[in-house]
This record gives sequence, structure tokens and C-alpha cells, in this order.
Amino acid sequence: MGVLSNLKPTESELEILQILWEKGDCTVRDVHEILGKNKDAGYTTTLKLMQIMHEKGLVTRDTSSKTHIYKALINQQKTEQQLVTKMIDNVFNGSAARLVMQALGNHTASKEEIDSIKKYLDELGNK
Amino acid sequence: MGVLSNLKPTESELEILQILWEKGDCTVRDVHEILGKNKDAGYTTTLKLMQIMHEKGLVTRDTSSKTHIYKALINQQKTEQQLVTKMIDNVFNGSAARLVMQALGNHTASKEEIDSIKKYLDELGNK
DNA sequence: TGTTTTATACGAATACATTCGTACATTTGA
DNA sequence: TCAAATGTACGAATGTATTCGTATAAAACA
Repeated sequence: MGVLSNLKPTESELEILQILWEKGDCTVRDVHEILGKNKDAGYTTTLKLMQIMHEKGLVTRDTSSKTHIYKALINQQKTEQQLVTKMIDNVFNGSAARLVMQALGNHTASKEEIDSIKKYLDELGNK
Repeated sequence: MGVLSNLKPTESELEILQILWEKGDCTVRDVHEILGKNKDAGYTTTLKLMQIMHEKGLVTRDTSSKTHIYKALINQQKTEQQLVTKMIDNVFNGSAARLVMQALGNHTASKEEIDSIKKYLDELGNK
């Protein structure tokens, strides 16, 4: 297991990571403007967060020009897996099934989603 | 929506709530001893946490005798729902299906669990 | 009874995350 | 060219969670 795998992003860091995962390379301003749609913090707040993320090894950056370019360094899939596993352990007493039922047992899941999950389960079952 | 519904427990508070949900009425010592199996903090740490939880309205307590008896005041199901919904929004971009697949796509789900989920999905589909 | 154990209350230290102000350097463009 | 805009660095304030020490009171018991 690598060093990076046990770095757990904070909530704000996760918001930034989402953006980097989706958009790829970003400047601080890029990220800040996307964040600005949902929250309003100052520009230097976003900058500081991203600098801290760099210190922690969550992101890399290209500093060859004045405006630095940031890139996620930790893996999206692996991070999501960590968060889910942690929730299963902490909240659902180790039962993935309880989490799933909780997730599906309300309006958030559409018919299409439920169908795709069924398909996924069938594929899982055939392995 | 009631006042209690937007109280979000911290991680330590959640650990304590789990115990209260499972065991029902508990003294601080009860909780502290169960917690002690996994972590080692001082007794007064647990006490303080539970006092704070009382201030926040997460728990009630019976103080009629010297040793106080604590009880969860927020609902387990509702709290779990909140946490899951928040994770779906923050981590999986609103897609419950993505969360579910992430939860099932590893060793944490046993065959029995997967079967019970299938059954659950079928029941959901018939509504 | 008087000592030990078991409680609560509460202030304070510590740790960590978040936010912002300010200094300073580089670009941009009028 | 030189002022305005844009960028980084960084210290510090703020907010919140966690941890623990100490004071004090009640209960248990030898």
C-alpha cells in the first residue's frame, strides 16, 4: 500500500478534488470560479487550500509559469472507495447491504438507476 | 422539518450514538467501556463528549440519581439517511447508483448481502 | 467513621480546518 | 512606461472538535 492511499481529504479538499477530477488541469482561479457557484469564499482562501493540498501530496502543480497549474494526485476511484468503506464501517456496522438499502430507500434513486444496479448485481453474481 | 433533523453529529459523537442506539440507556461508563475496545481516551473525554452532545440536543439524560443515564435523542434511521444523502451529493455527484456500485464493487459485500439487495430491489420495483 | 472509589462539572490545552489580510512579484494594456 | 490587474506566499485569526487535568461531591465499604 502506497503512502498516498491513507491521505484522507477534508470536506473542502474533496470539493476541490471533484473539480480537478472532472476538469483535469486547473488554475486556482478555475477552481475558485467553479466553487463560487455554490459557496462564496475569497480567492486567497481557495489558493491557500490548494497550497495545503499540495503540501499534503493530494495534488501536483506545474509552477513553470507565473500562474500555477494544479492536477489531482490521488485517485478518484480509490478515494471514493475509502470514503464508502469508512462509512460502511462507521455508520452501518460493516454491512454494505445496509448502506445500499439506505441509499436506495428514498427518492434519490430513479427507476433507471435501480435498473442499472440490478444489471450490475447480475454481473457481479456471475463471477 | 424539525429542529433536530439538521443536527449533524461529529465522528466521535456518531460512535457514541451507535452505542446508544444499540444498547438503549447507558451511563457514561457503559459507553466509555465499549468505546475502550477500539480506542483509548480518558474517561473524562467520553464524559465531556456526552455533555456536549446533551448541550446540542443529540441526547437526553436522566440526572435524578448521581450517575446520569443517557439516551439517544436523534433517530438512527434519519441520521443514517442524512449521512448517505450527503455522501451521494458530495462524493457521487448526486448519483445513488454510483454510490451503490462503489459499495458493492469490493470484498465488503458477501454473496448473502448481494442476494438480499436483489430481493430488496425487486420489492422496490413492484411499487 | 473515614478512606477509597466513582461520579459530574468545567476550564484549558491541543489539534486541525477554514478564512482572510497583507506583502510582494509579474503581467497586461492604456 | 507605469498604473491596474492578477498571481503567489504566508502569517494570523477564527471556528470547531477532541483531549485531559483538576476540583468537588456522593457513594461504597472496610
